[in-house]
Amino acid sequence: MHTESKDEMRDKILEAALRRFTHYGASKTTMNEIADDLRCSKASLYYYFPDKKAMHMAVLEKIAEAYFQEMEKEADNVNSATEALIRIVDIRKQFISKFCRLEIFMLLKDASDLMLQEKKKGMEREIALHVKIIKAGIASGEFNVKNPEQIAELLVQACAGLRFSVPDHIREDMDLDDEMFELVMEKQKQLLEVFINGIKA
Amino acid sequence: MHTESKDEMRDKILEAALRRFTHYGASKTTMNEIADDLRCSKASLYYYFPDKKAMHMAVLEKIAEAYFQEMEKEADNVNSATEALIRIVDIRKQFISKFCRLEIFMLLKDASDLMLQEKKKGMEREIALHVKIIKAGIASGEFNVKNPEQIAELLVQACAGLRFSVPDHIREDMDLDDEMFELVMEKQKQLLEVFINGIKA
DNA sequence: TTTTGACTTCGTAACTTAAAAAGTCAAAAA
DNA sequence: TTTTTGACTTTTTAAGTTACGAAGTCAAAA
Repeated sequence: MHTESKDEMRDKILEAALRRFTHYGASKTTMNEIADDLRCSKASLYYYFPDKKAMHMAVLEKIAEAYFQEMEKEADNVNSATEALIRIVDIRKQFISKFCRLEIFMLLKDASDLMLQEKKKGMEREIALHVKIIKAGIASGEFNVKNPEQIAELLVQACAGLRFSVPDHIREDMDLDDEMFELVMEKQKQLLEVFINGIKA
Repeated sequence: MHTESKDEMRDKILEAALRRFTHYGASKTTMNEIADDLRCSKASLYYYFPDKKAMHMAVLEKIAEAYFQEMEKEADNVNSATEALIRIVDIRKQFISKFCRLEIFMLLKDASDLMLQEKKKGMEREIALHVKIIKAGIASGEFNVKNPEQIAELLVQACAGLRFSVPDHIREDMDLDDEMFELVMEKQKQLLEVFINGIKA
């Protein structure tokens, strides 16, 4: 396989891996399959990534970057804080439904230290952008909140938690069927509505 | 072992099982250990319960009954709906900290059909009593809510979800350390505060 | 500098098995 | 007749093994 630059090849690999990962999950995807898709050897992959886990992380980071950037675009340009928070839930829904098979939700078993760290960073980034929106809401007189950081964290965690409490059982693979996924997102919206009401000025 | 009645013996067994279960967990407790505690034979236990699972369920039901009755007492006699909801969270905290080792939280693996069904019933009972409180709040003019059923379900599920989203990882055994447990309960209170605000008249 | 085939190492699923725990029952005791 | 029990069988599970597929390495080639 020929590419103009090292970065470009790296990106091609990430794309191929993403395709496989979203279809079959990372653990069911072999390095050989990715290599075959790219018509290159498996050894090549190891020229660009130290190991499979690093590659997996890179895929996740790429997705996460797009996810957060779209959210932050929303947070940076707030007309109505209420509207912004609602948009955030929609963006989240879009992304999760696209990339739920990526094994981001490896919260229980596995969960290397590094991944946990990255997950934490992600949460903090999501909270930070909620803080920004809430502060904008305070500034505009929409909200009345003493501690935006605490409230933002609470909102993010409460929404995330519905992922686990709404289904009546959690499958080993952590997957939700479509119907349950829709229900969870619906609940997130309902919660957000009450929550916004609860912090209104 | 001698007792006055069949029911009394059944209850003695339940007590012994509860002691073992809370200390070591149900799966680490053998029928022989329970029998030895009671100075009776294992076979006797099978005279009162068809199998270990049924016994486990009976223990859980006994605890749950006390749990719900205390909550329902609160729900049946509401002065301030707001206060009642806060009290509910406190009751929940008390019970969970006492009986968290009972393997009630077997949500992922295992999870027999019957247990899932009982869990669902429990959730519904908890929601029902929240509905009662919220309706009382509406009647007294504290709250302004169109669909108390939906709101009650949302509140219960959002609180329950924090159990999973606040810890940065979920251990296989589903246990929380004390510090994390306190944090989760604190978050439940925070959420409740915003939530109550969000449904105020 | 990048790629590769041939290689070694590692992880896991599939068996095996031995011990422990669940569960049964006919007979004894109350 | 109701309750209890020791001796029994069956089932579950933890531990150990193996074999295969996938991860990862490297010297040589492009």
